[in-house]
Amino acid sequence: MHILTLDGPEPRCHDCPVRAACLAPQAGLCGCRRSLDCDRPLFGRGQPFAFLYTVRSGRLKLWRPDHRGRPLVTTFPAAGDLLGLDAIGAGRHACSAVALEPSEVCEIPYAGLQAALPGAPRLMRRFHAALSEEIVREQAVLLQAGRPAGARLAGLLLDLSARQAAGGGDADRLRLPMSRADIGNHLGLTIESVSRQLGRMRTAGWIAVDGRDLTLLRRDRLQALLAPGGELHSSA
Amino acid sequence: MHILTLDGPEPRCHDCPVRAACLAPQAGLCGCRRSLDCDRPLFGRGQPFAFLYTVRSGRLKLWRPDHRGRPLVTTFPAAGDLLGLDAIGAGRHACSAVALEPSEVCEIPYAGLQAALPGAPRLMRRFHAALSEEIVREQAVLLQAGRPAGARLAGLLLDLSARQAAGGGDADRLRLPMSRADIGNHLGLTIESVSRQLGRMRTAGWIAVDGRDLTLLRRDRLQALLAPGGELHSSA
DNA sequence: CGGGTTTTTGAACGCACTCAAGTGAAGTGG
DNA sequence: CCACTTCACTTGAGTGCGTTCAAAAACCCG
Repeated sequence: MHILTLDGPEPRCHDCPVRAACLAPQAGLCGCRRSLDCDRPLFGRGQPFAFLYTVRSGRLKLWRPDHRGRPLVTTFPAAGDLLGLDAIGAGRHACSAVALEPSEVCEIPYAGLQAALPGAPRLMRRFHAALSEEIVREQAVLLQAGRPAGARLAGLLLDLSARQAAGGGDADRLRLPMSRADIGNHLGLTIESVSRQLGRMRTAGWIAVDGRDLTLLRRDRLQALLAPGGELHSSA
Repeated sequence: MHILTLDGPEPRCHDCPVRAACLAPQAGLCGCRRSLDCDRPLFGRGQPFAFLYTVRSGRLKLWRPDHRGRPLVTTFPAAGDLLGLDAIGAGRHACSAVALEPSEVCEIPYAGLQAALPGAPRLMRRFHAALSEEIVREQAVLLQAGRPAGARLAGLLLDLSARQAAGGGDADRLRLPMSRADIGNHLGLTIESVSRQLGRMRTAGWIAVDGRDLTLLRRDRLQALLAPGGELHSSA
C-alpha cells in the first residue's frame, strides 16, 4: 500500500533525541526507524498489532471512529510519545495514525519487547508505568468535556506550547500542523467555533494568528481561561 | 481512618464468582478479601499505591478532581472490574474509590504481582491486555462527549443493564446504586438534565422509574437513541 | 410529625451549533 | 499573465439544547 523508507542500517539509539523516553534501547531492540512523509499513514484501525512506535520527530494524528462512524481525533502525538499501547489487548490497532508533517518514528517489535521483559525488571516497570500513565492521560482528556470552547482551545494551545518547549523550541511561537477541522474534531467543536475562539483571542490581544502560525502573547490570560468559568469577553 | 474487615483466613479463589476475571489466582496471590460497607472508601486519590483490586460483588464509584477541583465521577466499577491500574505509573492513586453499596473486593499486592510476572508469561500477557483494554475503555468514554443528553443517559442505562445481565441478574430491572448527582456528574450533565431525560423516557413509555429502581421497557428505543441524531420527542 | 436531603418540574438565558455567505491563497489551464 | 477552480478559513445571523435560577414535591430518618 504505502512505501516505507528505512533509514540507514544502524539506527544508533545513543544519539536519539528521545532516547530517554523510548523503550527500545533498554530492551536491546534498536531496530528499524521509519521516516513518514506528510499525510503518510503509520497504521490503520483494525490492522494486526505487531509494533509499538516511539515518535522521534514531527507530529502525528491519531483517530478512531465515533459512535456514528465518523472519525474522531484522539491525540496529536509528538516527539517522545509512545504509540500503539491501546492495541495490545485486542491484538489490533484501535486507532489509525497519520503523519501531519514529515516525521520519524522508531519501530519496537512487541514480541521482542515481551520476550525481553522477564529478564529486565527495570524495563518491565517502565513499560507498566507507560501503560498506566497512558490511562491517566486518557482520563485527563476526559476532564475537558463540558468546559467552554475557549478553555478547551486554550488548553490545547498551551499543551502544544509546552511540548514544543520540551523539545527545545520556542514556547511562544507555534506552528499548528493540523487543520482547523482537526482541532475542532479533537476538541469536540465545529470549525466555526474554533475559528471564532481564535478570533476572540486575537482581538483580545492574547495571541497573534497567521494561518497555521500562531504566537502566544499573553500566556497568563490563556492559563486563566483554563480554570473556572472565567470567560472571554470581546470587550476585554 | 476507616476500619477494614477481612473475611475468613482462607479466601478460596476457586469458588470466586469473578475467578475468570481476576489476576490473583494465576499469580498465586489469593490473599485478602475486603468487605466494604456502603459509603466506605477503598482508597483515596494521592494515597500510596500498593494493591490492585478486583471487585467481587457490589458497586463502587471512582472519582477524581476536575480542572476546578470539583469531583468528577469517572466510572462505576462492578463485579469483575480491576481497579488501581492508573496508579502504577505515579505510585499514587489518581482516583478515589468508595462503595455505593455493600461490596466485596479482592486485594492483589502489586509487589507480589510484579514478582510473579517474569515467571508467568501467560499471566504477564493477561496483565498487559488488562492495562491496554483499560486504555481503550477510557477512549470509549471519550466518545460520549458532545452527544445529546438522552444518548449519554441511554448509554449508561444499557451499560448498567448489560453488566447486571453478565452477573446473572435480570437485564431489564435495574437498581441504580448511585444518586442522580453521581449520574449527572459522570455524564457531564446537571441533576436537572438527568431528571428531565429520565422523565421523558418515562413519559414515552420506554422505562419505568421508581426512585432508584428502574425498569427497561423498550430497550430497542434506548438503543436507537445511542446512534445518530435520533432525538427523544415528548410527543412520541 | 418535622427537618433534611433528594428528586422533580418550570421559566429564561447563554453557548455552541447550523445554515449561509464571504475572503484569501494556492493551483490549473487558457 | 490572468480568469477560473478549489480548498481552508473567517465571519454573520438565527436556532436549539442544556444550563442556571427558582420552587415545589417526594423521600428518608429521627
